[in-house]
Amino acid sequence: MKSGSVTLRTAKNSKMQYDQLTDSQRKAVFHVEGPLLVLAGPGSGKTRVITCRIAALIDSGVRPWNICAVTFTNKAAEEMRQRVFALGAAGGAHISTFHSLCVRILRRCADQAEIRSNFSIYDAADQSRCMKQAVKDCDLSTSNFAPARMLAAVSTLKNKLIDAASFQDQADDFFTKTLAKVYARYQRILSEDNALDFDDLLLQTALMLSKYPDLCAELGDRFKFLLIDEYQDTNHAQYVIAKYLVSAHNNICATGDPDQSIYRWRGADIRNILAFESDWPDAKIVRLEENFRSTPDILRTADNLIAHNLNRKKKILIPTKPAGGEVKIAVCEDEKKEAQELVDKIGQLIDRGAAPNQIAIFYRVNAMSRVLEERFIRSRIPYQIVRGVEFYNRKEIRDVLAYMKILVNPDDEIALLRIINTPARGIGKTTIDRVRDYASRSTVSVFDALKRASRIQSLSNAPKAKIAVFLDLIKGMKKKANGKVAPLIERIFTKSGLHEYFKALGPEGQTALENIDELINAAAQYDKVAEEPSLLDYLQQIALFSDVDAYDKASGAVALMTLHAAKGLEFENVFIIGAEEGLLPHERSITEAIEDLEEERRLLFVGITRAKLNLRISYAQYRTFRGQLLRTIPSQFLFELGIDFREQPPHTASAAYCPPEEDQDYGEDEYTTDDTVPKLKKGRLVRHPSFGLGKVIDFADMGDESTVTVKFNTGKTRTLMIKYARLQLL
DNA sequence: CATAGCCGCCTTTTT
DNA sequence: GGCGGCTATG
Repeated sequence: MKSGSVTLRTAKNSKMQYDQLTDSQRKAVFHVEGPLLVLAGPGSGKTRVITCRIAALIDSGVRPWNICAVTFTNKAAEEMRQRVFALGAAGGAHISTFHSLCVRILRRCADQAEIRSNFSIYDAADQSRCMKQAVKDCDLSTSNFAPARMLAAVSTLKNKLIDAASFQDQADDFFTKTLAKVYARYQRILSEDNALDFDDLLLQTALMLSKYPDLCAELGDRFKFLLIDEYQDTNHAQYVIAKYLVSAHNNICATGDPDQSIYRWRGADIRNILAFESDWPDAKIVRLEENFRSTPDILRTADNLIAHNLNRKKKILIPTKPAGGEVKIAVCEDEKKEAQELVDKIGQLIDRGAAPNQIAIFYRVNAMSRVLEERFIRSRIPYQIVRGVEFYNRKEIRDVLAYMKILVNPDDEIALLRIINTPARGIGKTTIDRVRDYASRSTVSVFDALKRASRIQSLSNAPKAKIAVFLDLIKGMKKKANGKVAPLIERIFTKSGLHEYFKALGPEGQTALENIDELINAAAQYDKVAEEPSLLDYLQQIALFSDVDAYDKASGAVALMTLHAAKGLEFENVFIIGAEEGLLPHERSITEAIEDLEEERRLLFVGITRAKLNLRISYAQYRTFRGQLLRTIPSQFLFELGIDFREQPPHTASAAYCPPEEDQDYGEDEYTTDDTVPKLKKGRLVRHPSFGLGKVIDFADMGDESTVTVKFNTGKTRTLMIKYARLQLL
């Protein structure tokens, strides 16, 4: 293969794509040998460059099998897969998130190392339980050593590839020495549970690659080309992994934009991208500075803002779009008015023909979505909240998943303790404490201790019998735990008694039942798509799935999300709310380190540059914070945009403060109640609290038992009992 | 052993 | 304002 030239052999549509590339994009796509850095501003067609590059590599004869592309979110990976496929390039290239790649690597080489391949992946909630335990085990108070703080510290260390032992060696003052102890204890708990946390996935992978040169060579042979998207957000561990992966051939292609680095707080090291040239001395750098997304006004605003960052390489954004649209700063009285104005504005936009999925609202913290949602519910506007913790954090989902985890990894103590008495089966706290006590004294896992329950003297006969029943239950589930996942979930749900339990709750349990259905549906999808569906693989994938991945452009709804989640997306109309000191920049970022403030500025920069045509940034003069109404101060960033927003009415700083009027009474919610089951005609528009907007396609009149079939905007169709469904008529 | 109710605390952001 | 943990009660 010659550098700089690629023979196009296949795929007419990919040829067409190539023809549309600009000169600099072309350079990035067709540079073949050696390290390549694509420094790209927002809206420069970066994703397109990567996908075209993958296609070009394949066109030039590289086997897809030998290509590995890592992205930031599963959603981005999925999108890239589809795009590459659409270009006519055959599947087979490995496209995933960094973390997924690490799971694959760890699972494959686990047996030769300290890790067993059936490890659990502990999420944030699991982690904090472990950390609490660790702090307690070290005889420390959880108020002086807040688990959250300890976790953050440990995470930082792991991202720098400092393990517990080496940190212990270098700890010198009281705090670091204590932290070292807690870190070691925390790690011990994880390893006893045969579990890894998110950071471990990276740390362990890096460790393996350094320990086993053979593994390194094997992977270098498999992945002859490595592409990393959003390189500015990689942390040290990821950098080291990348270095190992390409050590044999140096075929690394990284793309990124230092101005869009917004993950410093979780270890992202901007030096990675700044030092690319010195890390790979023969690196070729391609800059993409043309912006195909936004109007000149929007770009100027973004430019003005980001120019205030001192730690930065200057870069220009060259607009290619004609002038148009509007950039505005709006003042509102309080967060409720802000939300109402927003909903009104969006309603007008839609009336004038704007597509709802071309409208997005960004905010700094997830909590801010609440007020918005209240207003959206009362409007006729379809919306979707892309939130940090939704589906997989629900109780019922976590319960079912915990059963599944136990089947795969019985040592997973968090999962075990979650389900041992869920639903209630008479194994109470005292019993559990006694078993745990036995387990730690005889250094076996809690699950093994349960198996030996008959030998535990502190237990009387009744609990022993109940434990035996529980063990039988798990044993029974294990029998058919191979192959497809969806049927397994169904079986577990019934056998565990959870189904019965939620059914007995009546209307209360209805949503839980629906959520489980949803889980089964999703698992069925997995069964279809996965090469080799297995419970282990499913669980490990699920653990890495986040809700940003759930954002669905095609749903035709207005998108509500955090500024972080907005990365990589674009919309005709963007609304950014809560531009206030303490919120944006967030109070936690106002530290001695100027880097923290600059990251907040970049965050707003990312938000602004998502807009293609119209941008409206708003702030409220009063905002409710932890239940209290507080006066706010406009964000310092607002003064950096080059817009004279002070002149806009009706802001009068001297006006005496009158508390905003109480919430207008919108009347009782129009939810149907048990005694008034309405007759729903076909074609009627309804809204469901969790499924959103939909149209009635069928109605079965059975009086109190009437059901209705609704086709929702999400594309799903469901049949619901009217008396439970809490449908709102529109 | 299960449940209800109360108290106290709060790192936003995510893989 | 909300969740988790603790306590009192049945």
